[in-house]
Amino acid sequence: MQSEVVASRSADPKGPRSRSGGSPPLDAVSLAIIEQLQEDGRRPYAAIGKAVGLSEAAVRQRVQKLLDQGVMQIVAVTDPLTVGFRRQAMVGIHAEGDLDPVADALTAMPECEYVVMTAGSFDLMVEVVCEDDDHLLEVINQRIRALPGVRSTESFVYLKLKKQTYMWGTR
Amino acid sequence: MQSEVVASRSADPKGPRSRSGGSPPLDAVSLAIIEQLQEDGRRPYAAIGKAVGLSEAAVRQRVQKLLDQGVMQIVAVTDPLTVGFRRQAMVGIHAEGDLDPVADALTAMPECEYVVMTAGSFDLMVEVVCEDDDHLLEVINQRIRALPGVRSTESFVYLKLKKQTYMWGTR
DNA sequence: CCTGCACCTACGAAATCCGTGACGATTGGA
DNA sequence: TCCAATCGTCACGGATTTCGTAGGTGCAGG
Repeated sequence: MQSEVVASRSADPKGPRSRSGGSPPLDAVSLAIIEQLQEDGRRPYAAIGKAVGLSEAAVRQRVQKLLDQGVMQIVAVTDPLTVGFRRQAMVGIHAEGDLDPVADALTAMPECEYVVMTAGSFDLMVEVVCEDDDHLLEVINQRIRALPGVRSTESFVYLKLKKQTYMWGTR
Repeated sequence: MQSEVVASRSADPKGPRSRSGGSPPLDAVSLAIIEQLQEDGRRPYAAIGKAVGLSEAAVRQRVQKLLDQGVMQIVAVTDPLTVGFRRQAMVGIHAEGDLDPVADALTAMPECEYVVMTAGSFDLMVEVVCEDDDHLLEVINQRIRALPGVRSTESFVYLKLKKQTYMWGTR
């Protein structure tokens, strides 16, 4: 009964400029569904439906589509320390030539959890997750710095992780 | 029927050096459960049980404990671009005095998704997620640089995110 | 020896998931 | 204007899963 999120479709015939990358057909209802699943990835479809004003089946189909499209994924995230990875670092990389092959090589390393091309004094930034100091040293000194195109690196070893959320859209 | 992960308890009376930070050991079976949920956070308990060699109820109780202890959480993660956040940056911060209050202030900002204290030429590193350039500029120039204790900052605007996984333990 | 504790299994009831068919609204073209 | 195609939603029943609870076992401490 409780309306609230009515008129979601008719309210927005064309979307507010779809000039973005390529796939932003995300209406307010889907956003609300994502917020629900960011609070609890296992929340039942019926409960989500009640919260966003949709039937269970509708929620289920939307969630399935969001997953298929790769817009979101539902996963377990863990505290690296508790699973045995005691050394982490952010590594800034200065490179020369085409950055793509370098980035691809970094992406292929399982220890690199996060690879991003940046503007600024670094060309690439990589988050490295390792078991101990020896492991970290090996990854940075033997593997990353050995890549062709890598000119130099600068490491920032993590002392304390203060915040880590996954709440885009939940603002 | 298929054994495989038998004798999980008796096999390891003390663990291979539990000199870790302080959290509990986390045995091989829980690790395997986490791996299953990292592939699909909604996988049914029975399916997980079959994969790791436990009953449905046992898996359910272990998962519940892992969630309660904060060892892991099951959440939806999204591609920031698709949800309308088009500018991201890593910000390195030079600070003076006690770092904790600075880190706490950063943590309180919803735009800061990731806050970590580091060793190296930066004292703190922060990942900022914003809607557009104006938003990013405001957060960095007006909010972060205005914090007491912040001496200077350096920004690395994201050009292309190449990799982002949540696969600790799945190596 | 026995008590307490942590962990696992077993099992029935309730809730959830999933496939399917139908209905209403919107779109594009004759 | 009208018609057909498409998309999103709802309704519903059966299979599956979840959930609470009761009972059994191995281990450490008294």
